[in-house]
Amino acid sequence: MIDIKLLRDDPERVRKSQLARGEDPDVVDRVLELDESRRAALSAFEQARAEQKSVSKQVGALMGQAQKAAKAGAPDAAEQMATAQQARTRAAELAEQVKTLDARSGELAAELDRTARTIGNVVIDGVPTGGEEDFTLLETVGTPRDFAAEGFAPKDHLEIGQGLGIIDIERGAKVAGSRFYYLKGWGARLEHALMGLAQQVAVDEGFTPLVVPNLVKEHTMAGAGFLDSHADEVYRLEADELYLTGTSEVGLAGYHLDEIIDLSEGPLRYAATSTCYRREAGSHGKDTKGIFRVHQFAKTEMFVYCRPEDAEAEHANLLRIERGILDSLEIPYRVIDVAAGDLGGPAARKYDIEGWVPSQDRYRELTSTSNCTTFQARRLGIRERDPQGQGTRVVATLNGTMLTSTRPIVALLENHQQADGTVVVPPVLRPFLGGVEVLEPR
RNA sequence: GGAGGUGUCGCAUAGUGGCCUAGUGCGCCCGCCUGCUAAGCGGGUUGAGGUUGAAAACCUCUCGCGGGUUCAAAUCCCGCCACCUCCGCCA
Repeated sequence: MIDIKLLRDDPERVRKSQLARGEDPDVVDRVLELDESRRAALSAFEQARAEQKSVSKQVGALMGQAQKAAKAGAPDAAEQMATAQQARTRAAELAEQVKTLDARSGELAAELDRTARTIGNVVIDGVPTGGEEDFTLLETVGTPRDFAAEGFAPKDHLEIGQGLGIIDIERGAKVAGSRFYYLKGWGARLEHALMGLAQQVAVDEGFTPLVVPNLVKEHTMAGAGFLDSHADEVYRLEADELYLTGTSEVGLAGYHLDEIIDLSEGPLRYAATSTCYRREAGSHGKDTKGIFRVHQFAKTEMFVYCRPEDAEAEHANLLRIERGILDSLEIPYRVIDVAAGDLGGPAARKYDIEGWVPSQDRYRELTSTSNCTTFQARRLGIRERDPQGQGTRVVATLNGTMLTSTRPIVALLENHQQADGTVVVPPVLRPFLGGVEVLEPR
């Protein structure tokens, strides 16, 4: 949710952001108009309400007096009662007005909210303008292997995985349909090892591990920003009005829902591993081979709550951690600054780390980290006591992928394959795999 | 799944239609007093929004959430949610 005050104070900045995203800048003016109407309607309601309350209070007093007078047989008792009745009639009229004015201001508030929600987060200066192809390449790390020089043609991950007997696509499809799979033996253990490594690094980096709900209410899902433009990516459980989360980011963002948190000791950093569910509705026919793009995978996610002024530093920290992991897995990768048009609604900036996939002869997204500034937290009602002055202010949130299961498995198998079909396990993973150094065909 | 109960300010509690502008205690913050500490005394202490250049001040909303009745709702009615107790079932 965009900050309506920012929109009032500096609409030009929001228009620019909309343009950078390739979205409609005029929505800013519609929001401003709605905001003005809403405030006018609210004022009218509040004024009428104040009067109603004061008249209503008089009614009580006048009725009391009139009754007392009647009891005492005062000569003006009837007159007093008439006055009280008059006030009561007036209060009833006002109550009617208040109801109408309240409804009007409520309608305008709802419409304002609906319209404002279509605006994405204001992108940070420096984020490249444009769509998917317009990213800025920040750095390339490592060198893809020259398989020709080594004298063999690299196989793709599926071929390798099937050779090792660790990936089973056919049975996945039989049981659950396309884009489902079984991991077996070392395959299953690879997933556990990757999540184990991720948890290890998370704890070493000072993140608090959390086990989170993977089914959440609509309010949480919407608050985290997953029902805006990508609503059809999400599995919904109709009978229970719950949503299956596509990332533990949802549970992590919801953790402090509607809370005032204490950031005086520094940012709150959490990490959670979960199974992630994605419909992949918009990607029919894309990446259909193997386990590169699937409906279900494991992921360990980092999540940070911090003060807005610390958000960029935290973002850099998340990127550093993600890079360290891929360094240790010895996968060549590059880091890109994702273009505004390719950002999700809540993100003000996003860095993707793309790992080298030999069979595709290109870099593909392995991990990602987003700075959502105050956008997500505003909608989720997550605030802190204002460090200077009174009241509260909205905090900033960031998230980053520590590791997922499937894509890193693809990258590991392909990058570390040998001519004889075996796969060398990078040293960092060996402790999580019972010390094994090479995966061999059975 | 069945039966019953509870939900009020950070915590505990009072409050069965108008004197609630939600009281009291604890905790916390500021000050006074005081060799030091404690006690005592005085004041402050939910959050959101609006009018305003800002502040001050004022107003509206906020007693789990959403509706309703009423001139008037923490209080009455309806629906929902969460938690607790017991029974049943179950990993």
